[in-house]
Amino acid sequence: MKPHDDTRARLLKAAAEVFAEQGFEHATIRQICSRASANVALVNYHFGDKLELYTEVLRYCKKPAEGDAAARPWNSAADPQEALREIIRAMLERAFEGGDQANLRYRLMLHEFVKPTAATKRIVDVVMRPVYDRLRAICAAISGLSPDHETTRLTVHSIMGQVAHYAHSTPILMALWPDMKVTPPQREMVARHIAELTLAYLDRQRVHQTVSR
Amino acid sequence: MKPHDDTRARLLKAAAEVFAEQGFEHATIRQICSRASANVALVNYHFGDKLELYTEVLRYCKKPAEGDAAARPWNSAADPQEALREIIRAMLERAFEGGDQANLRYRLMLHEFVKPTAATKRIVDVVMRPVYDRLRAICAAISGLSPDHETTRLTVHSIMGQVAHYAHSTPILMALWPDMKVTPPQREMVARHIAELTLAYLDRQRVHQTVSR
DNA sequence: GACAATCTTAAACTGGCGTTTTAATCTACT
DNA sequence: AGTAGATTAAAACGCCAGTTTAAGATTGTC
Repeated sequence: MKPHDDTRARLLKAAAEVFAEQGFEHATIRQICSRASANVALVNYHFGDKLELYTEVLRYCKKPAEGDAAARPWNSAADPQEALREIIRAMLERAFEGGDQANLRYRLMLHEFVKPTAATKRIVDVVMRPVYDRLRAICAAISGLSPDHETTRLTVHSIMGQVAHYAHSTPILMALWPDMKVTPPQREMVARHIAELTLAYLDRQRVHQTVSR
Repeated sequence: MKPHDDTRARLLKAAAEVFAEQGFEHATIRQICSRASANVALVNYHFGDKLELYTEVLRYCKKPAEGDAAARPWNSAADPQEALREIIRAMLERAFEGGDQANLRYRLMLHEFVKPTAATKRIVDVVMRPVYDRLRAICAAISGLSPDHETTRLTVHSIMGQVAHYAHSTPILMALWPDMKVTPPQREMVARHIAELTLAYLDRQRVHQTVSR
């Protein structure tokens, strides 16, 4: 095994984890290198600088996206309501479960919501837009409106906003609501809530449409 | 005029603005002092350290809260639907319009959502809980559920999450949706959207309730 | 007007960050 | 085996943050 590739791979893996946990600017090169058991100078040797490491992590995390249920264009034959429930459940799962690369990529996105970096455009194109488009297709199928309709877009942004909020405001959430926990069953409950909230609106949208046309 | 009070007041005002714009950790003491035309050492002389300045800013911004429409306990005689629309509109207004102290306080809260500080508990108690409780009262009045009901709480968290999201994810929002602007009329539209989304759910809640009881 | 307490200032200190340098080590090829 | 090139390691650099220091200016009081 070439030591080059080995170190490079270890750095990428560590960087993906640390970036996902802390976000780009809060993550430190020393922290990444320490987790990769590598010298601080190596990220500059292998990647140039911190930002290039970050974009490389994006490429590194890109591959498993093909099998990514949340990003695959939606099969319009399926039940859209159930699809919406499922994708929201998957989004929340990803936001909390720190496992594989697809989840890490997802959490990079959540950090970008809050503090855009120089690689934001790339993140938007690579990870956010697929989810955004899929959500729009599903919501449009439920409401009967166009995926490009203002209401559809607003609804999708509301979904993403709620997921992001539950993902990184849990400390405040728990302060306001002591019974709130971040256990998997609670996540299920939150996912169901977001889905039903959205569905109530989309259903009403459909009704209004048939009435007014 | 005692120079002490003058400098102290200038520092507090500048600190409130900078903290509201950048958040606690992104704001720098040098930036605050420069805006207050004061020496860097003065914040330590007058307040001890950065965190104590921050908590003092919270106290400083507390007073105008009495006249704060968004935090005043809700008069149950009013139309709850209209009250919901109005409070959401006010929240979004505050998130963007950087004017008086009440708005600044509100924006401190939005930053805390994203990156909790050592003063988070204080922020929660002073600025978030009043809004939270008022929203719960209004939502409960619409749905017929208890303000303590899980569904009510989830709904309120969803509202706050959406407001927070629209407040600090505008760069990404605009990347995904080029027509999106942050003009006041667009804000109105977003506020109306969030309100109607919520109302659709709460109305359905009320229906389900009467059916199942 | 002098003195003590208060306030202000310029400058330095400390520490963490990203980055660079320089030298040592390892690998592959003749 | 020996050498060129690629890789690693240790240390230092420059920057900017929060904080501290020690001297200077200002104020109120007798």
